Amino acid sequence: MSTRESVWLRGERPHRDRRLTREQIVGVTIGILDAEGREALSMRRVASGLGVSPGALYWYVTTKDHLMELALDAVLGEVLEGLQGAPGVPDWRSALSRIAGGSRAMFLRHPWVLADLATQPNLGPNALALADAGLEILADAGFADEDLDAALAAINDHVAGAVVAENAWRSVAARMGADGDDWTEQAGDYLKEIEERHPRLAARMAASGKIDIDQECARRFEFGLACLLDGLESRLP
Amino acid sequence: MSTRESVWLRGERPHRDRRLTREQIVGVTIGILDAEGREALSMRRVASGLGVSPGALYWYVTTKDHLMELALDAVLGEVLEGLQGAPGVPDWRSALSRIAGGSRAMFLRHPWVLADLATQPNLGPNALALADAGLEILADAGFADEDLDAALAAINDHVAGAVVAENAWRSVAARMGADGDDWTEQAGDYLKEIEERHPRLAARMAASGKIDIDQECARRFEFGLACLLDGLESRLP
DNA sequence: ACCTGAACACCGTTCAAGT
DNA sequence: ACCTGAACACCGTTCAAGT
Repeated sequence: MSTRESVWLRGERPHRDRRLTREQIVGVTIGILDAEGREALSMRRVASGLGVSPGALYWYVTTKDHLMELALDAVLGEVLEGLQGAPGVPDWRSALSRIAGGSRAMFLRHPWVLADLATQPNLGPNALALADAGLEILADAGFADEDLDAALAAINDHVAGAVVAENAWRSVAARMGADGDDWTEQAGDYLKEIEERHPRLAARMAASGKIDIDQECARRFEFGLACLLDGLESRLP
Repeated sequence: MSTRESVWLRGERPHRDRRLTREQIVGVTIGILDAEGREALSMRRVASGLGVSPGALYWYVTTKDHLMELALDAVLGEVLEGLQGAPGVPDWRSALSRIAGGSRAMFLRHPWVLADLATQPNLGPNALALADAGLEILADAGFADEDLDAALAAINDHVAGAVVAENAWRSVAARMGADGDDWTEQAGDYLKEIEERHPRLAARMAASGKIDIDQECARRFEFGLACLLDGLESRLP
């Protein structure tokens, strides 16, 4: 209970006649998370997806939290894979942009990851490899010591934060679109109130209603990233 | 189920002989979340904290999610309060820094808020007021239209991201410190592996072990924020 | 070694029935 | 109008017992 140790500190067990693999289990876990979201995930659901009784999972995985850690690291692996085949890149700015872009795409594919990252620290092998890749680029660029950590952290923060905002925007927009009149009727009063109290904010909200979300989110992401990279560049020793 | 509407679209009910208030309920909710974390929060726990049966809560609040929305907006209000009494500030950079710093402090007081923000969009009155305050500063500084949104988003992202990273660091450090030998024994093999595969990363981890976390996290936060503000400033029309 | 089935101690939410 | 008590349909996790 109090000592919540990580999956990565325990090896996988020896085996003889297993029907299941951790890989399989993690696979259907990710499938459920992607398709139905975090709330829909339960051990019982995973088990039934594998045609097995709930208790069986505990032979492969000590806890639901551990399973989540495994799922999280698996999707971080996707970012690394995307980096593998890609051609070399001239400068550190575009090298970092590529990692950031790949991470953003992954977060958009697996929205549940973000809440997970906010909940528990993440020390899986893919997470470490990804961090190391970022450090390499920044170290080659000339950053060292604490500035190295701070620079990488700043970029990671922006990526995660931008996707959180994007998802929030999307879900609100979906809600407005889906049940149309029904929604605006209920929300009408509240929107009126916003207009009175915060005309500036209301104007921005109204403006963003007429915009292509995909495009604007991508633009915002690049905008913030460029600001950050500019600031970093001017701090190079 | 599918249509998850927000608390803010429904008013509070009329009343006659209530024993409870939303305020009280939200109060003990925040208390539990602060003291024992998100997992420990249950309707039954809140009810018993108020000396009332679980079902009674549903007279005041339609759902646990709604209660969380209320709690979230309540703590966002703390940031606004912190802004009220403060003296005027010369430039837009320090005005924004003050909001960012206040938000960071709030996130550190209530770590559960971060996972919540990542999960559901947040349209409470305090959230809106806070956003408007940020917009005002940036608009006065000279930003407009989409750049205005993007600039505010970039700053918010940094604040949230930085605190997530800080919490992660803290929890790992606490784990290492608490059960000392027990932990390092288990983690030893894994750390060895990291050293082999990612020497650069291992070096950074080792270095950060000797550092004062509070101080370094504050430094990192300011570093990223300064980068961002520099980048923004150079993009002023 | 691996899996089933049943159980334990919890959940959120509903709803009759009381006051 | 407000609250209780009991119930429903779920959880995660454990563990004897089977193979």
